[in-house]
Amino acid sequence: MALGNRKGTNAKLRSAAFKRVRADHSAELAGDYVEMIADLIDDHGEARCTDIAMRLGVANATVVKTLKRLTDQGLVTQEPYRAIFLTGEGWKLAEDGKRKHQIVEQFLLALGVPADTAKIDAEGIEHHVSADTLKAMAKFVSRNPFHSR
Amino acid sequence: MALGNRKGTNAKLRSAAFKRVRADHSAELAGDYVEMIADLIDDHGEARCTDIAMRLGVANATVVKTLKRLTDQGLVTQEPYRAIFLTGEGWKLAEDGKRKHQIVEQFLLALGVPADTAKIDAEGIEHHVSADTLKAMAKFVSRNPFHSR
DNA sequence: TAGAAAGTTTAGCATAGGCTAACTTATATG
DNA sequence: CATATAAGTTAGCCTATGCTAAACTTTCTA
Ligand SMILES: [Mn+2]
Ligand SMILES: [Mn+2]
Ligand SMILES: [Mn+2]
Ligand SMILES: [Mn+2]
Repeated sequence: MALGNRKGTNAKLRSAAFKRVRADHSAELAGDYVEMIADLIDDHGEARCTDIAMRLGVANATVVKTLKRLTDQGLVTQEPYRAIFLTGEGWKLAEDGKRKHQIVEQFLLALGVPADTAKIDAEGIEHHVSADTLKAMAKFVSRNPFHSR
Repeated sequence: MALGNRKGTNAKLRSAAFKRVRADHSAELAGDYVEMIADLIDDHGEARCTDIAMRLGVANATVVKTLKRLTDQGLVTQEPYRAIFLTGEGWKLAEDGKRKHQIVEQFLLALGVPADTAKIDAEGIEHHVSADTLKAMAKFVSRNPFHSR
């Protein structure tokens, strides 16, 4: 019953894949927020709602609501009408996310994708890259120093 | 004002990236559904709610609700208590999606990612790959015939 | 330092995409 | 052919993510 077995295995793998995608998407917004907040703090000394809203391309109120969730999740701290800070956990998540994002974007560049496109595609792809794939991408980058065209 | 200009350009590119990700996610579920329905019809002669639900790892009622949206979007046709069919537009979307999915998965394999991981990661990545990136991936696959390990 | 401008928050709304439980219809089997 | 089982549907609930408009606070500036 090798064939039946393969079928069963495939079925499980298939639904596992979709479950992973849904889990990735659940984590995605939090990852993008903390990464952006970390960048804003590094670049400007502080992170404000308006900047986040502008960079994400969403309304201010949307950012406020999301930050409340992130605060509940222990990633962010804030006081009314003040700038936003990251907790220890928030910083860690931001660092991990930045590293992954970096590798994915460098990888796309090394593959020969135009710079603007690489930036855009990396923003979505980064959240679906497993440890194995990230390792393979990093290896490729180190073996293929970036050459334009 | 080259620097100011670069900043403005980056800001626009950044928010464009997030907007693209949100658009990709809006289109994602429809793409996965029609692809799966096409596969079911090819393999079993028909596509039923239960099969879709099982393969996606969601409840039956979720599938029913989603199919209603897809019907409204003109991708799917159905009659009560009967199997599901694709419209012309649905088939086209399914074909395009399958092709893209195929390339992404083959690409990950060619990169050296383990088969199960490639399958899983491809399910998410496929929706964030632009035409440029897809072309680069296809080229890489054709130049790097799959070698395990 | 008073008032205007800028930024933040709240309230209220909408849609997508999940779930369970209860009900209805179709199909398979004795 | 009658009924048990399988499949599909409906209702009602929930959370995440968006939006606009209005209210409130802080900050800048004349
Ligand atoms: Mn991202
Ligand atoms: Mn995604
Ligand atoms: Mn697919
Ligand atoms: Mn997919």
